Amino acid sequence: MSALRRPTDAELAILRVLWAAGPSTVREVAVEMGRESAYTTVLKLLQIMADKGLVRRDESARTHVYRAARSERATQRQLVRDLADRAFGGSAARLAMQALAARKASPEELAELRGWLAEREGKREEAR
Amino acid sequence: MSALRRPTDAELAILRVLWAAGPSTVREVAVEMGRESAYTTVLKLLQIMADKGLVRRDESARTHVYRAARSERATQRQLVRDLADRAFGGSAARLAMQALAARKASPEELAELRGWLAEREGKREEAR
DNA sequence: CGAAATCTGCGAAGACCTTCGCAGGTTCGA
DNA sequence: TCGAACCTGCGAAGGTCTTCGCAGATTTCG
Repeated sequence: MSALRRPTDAELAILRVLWAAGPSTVREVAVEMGRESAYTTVLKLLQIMADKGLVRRDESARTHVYRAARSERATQRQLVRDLADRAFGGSAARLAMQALAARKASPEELAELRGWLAEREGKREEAR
Repeated sequence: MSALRRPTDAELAILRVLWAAGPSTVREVAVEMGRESAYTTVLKLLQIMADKGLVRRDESARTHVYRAARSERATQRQLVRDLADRAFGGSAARLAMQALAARKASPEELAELRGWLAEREGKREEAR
């Protein structure tokens, strides 16, 4: 039973693997992460993450299978909200603008963003 | 001389004060942060931050004066880039969209964002 | 069968992070 | 003047994070 904290760097790296590959064994995750960290390191992390509730463990088979407890989407939101609070006075919009300024976005992404804003605009019109 | 790391939570809290108030003494920062942390805690943090290069220290007077070494803007960019890499596959645009989805933006902010995108569009036209 | 491979849990080391008390020196004010 | 107030540096405690070796149990395979 632990408070809601944001995942640490190492935890996030593991979550990324789980989101991409789906439920996985320790070995699968370890292999996917390359030879950067030893098998037991990944195991330990996953055990800790299970305690924290970041991942669920299926122990029905001898070789346990882990899966992310929260979706990538939800975790991203949490992280974004957290960063907005810590460094942008709580303003997600300012965070968004800094994000776009900080790194070039592809034309596709910009188009998607415009579409998103346009839709948003539409909803505001509707709401009148 | 230490590598470029992102500021920790406590460090960021102090940087926020320095950005808002400008160069300040330890006491000024401590007061501004309320009674949450003891004077010596703030002092220690500032000393560590000076070592790390996060703040500059003016020791000409007996009571030292600290100021942020990097602008709020630059730090925000760094943090955003870091988060994009760790949780958004490096895509700042996806981070931006999650940010807007994660927390309601004020109409003003949305307008500003649209303006920003429009300007961006203009530049792309120009570049042809 | 029996050695090799594989798995989990345990414990510990080392690197931060954050907190703060205390000591020793300087400045201020009654 | 001289005690109170204030300043900095020191060091240490307690927490988290990340790493990994080792032990013991189970499975695999030649």
